[in-house]
Amino acid sequence: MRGSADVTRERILEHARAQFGATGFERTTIRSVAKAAGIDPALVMRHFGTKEGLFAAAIEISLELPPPAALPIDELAERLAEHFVRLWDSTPALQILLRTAATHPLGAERMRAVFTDQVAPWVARLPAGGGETGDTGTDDTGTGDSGTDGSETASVRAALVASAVLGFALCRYVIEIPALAAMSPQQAATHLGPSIALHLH
Amino acid sequence: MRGSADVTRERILEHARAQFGATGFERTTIRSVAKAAGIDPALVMRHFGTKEGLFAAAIEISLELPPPAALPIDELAERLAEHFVRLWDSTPALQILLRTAATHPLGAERMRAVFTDQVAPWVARLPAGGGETGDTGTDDTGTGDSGTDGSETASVRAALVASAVLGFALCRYVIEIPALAAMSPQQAATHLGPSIALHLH
DNA sequence: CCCTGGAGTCAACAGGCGTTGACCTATGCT
DNA sequence: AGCATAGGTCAACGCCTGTTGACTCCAGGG
Repeated sequence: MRGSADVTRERILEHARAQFGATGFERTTIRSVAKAAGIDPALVMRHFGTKEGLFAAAIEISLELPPPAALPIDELAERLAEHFVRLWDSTPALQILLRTAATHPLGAERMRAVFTDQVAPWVARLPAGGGETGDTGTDDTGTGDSGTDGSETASVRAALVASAVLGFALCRYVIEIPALAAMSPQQAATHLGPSIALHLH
Repeated sequence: MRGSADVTRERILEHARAQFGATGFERTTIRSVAKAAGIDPALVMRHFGTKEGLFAAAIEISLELPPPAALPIDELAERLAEHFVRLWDSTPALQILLRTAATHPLGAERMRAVFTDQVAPWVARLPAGGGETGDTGTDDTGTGDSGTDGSETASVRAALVASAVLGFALCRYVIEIPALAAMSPQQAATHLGPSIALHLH
């Protein structure tokens, strides 16, 4: 029984992810997670210190974005859509993140982090469609230039891609609008693809 | 002091909306709303019966969609985008709805209701871009036909429009991705427009 | 064989929550 | 003037929460 701590820790995390994802931060209680894992609530505290610690551990996540291949943009977008749908169907942590980003400051912050660390750089590495000057740095505020369409700052394009993906996920997995929730993964990807492509152009 | 109940009721609702919108359902307490309104918690119960009653009253909402004018679709989408941005900037109830749709069953249900009662019929009334047969009835499940692009069921197109709008709102108002949150209303509408147009075509 | 220390339990705490029912107060009708 | 009543307060209830510290148990090294 000496090295069993890690096993228990992992089992706690597993149930915590399930509950955070299903009901959000507030409605998930240390006690309910402990009961689901078949242990004492105090043990959860021993492992993660605090409820927020457990939460933080539960939403460690990687989007595993494929390296931006040299494909036509439409095809690239379709691949990306397939990737996201597959990931979303198989990764509870993503639903946790989406649910808690809406209500808990920590969730929103983590979601921003995933965006700035993973999505934004990926889009920035892409050849700009319009004819952008390529400034992708720590430029946060909208830089005055409000082109009617087409060429945009990389960070803006990245944010729009994120909004397309998150909006789709929100409607399909969280709000569960019937028309979207009932789709097969392939259908879903087919419908999400063009939305992504629009903002990569 | 005889007819002051309505005034008080309205003040309660005002503060309730602010708090639900800022922190979601769980973190908003009857006590904190009462304190903000300068009254006793018990009075809130007298007016709304229960916390869920207060919540339900706080998210009565109308999108006030303009009648679908006979405009080119791109222009129509742009108008719609402006309308949504303006509405979102001025209506706390919308933020409440978005925040709570992610965590509370009642919120999700209400969001679905707003969608089916207001967005879906509006889109259905539009002339289909592709060459649709015009079945706009209570057809919920994806009806097998998975065209690669273009012509789609009205309910699917409506759902995609909703996902575009909600995704944008989520990133701009809730997660507050800097590139989107910093935009002026006009800029925001300019960027949201094409996403809507894509799904109306 | 004892004894150290990690793994886990137990009971309790302090505080916040939604909700309730008894109570007060002042207004407007008769 | 007197009373019914709407509008509002007060103190308390039972419950659930995150968190804590003392306690038990047992594997393994000396």
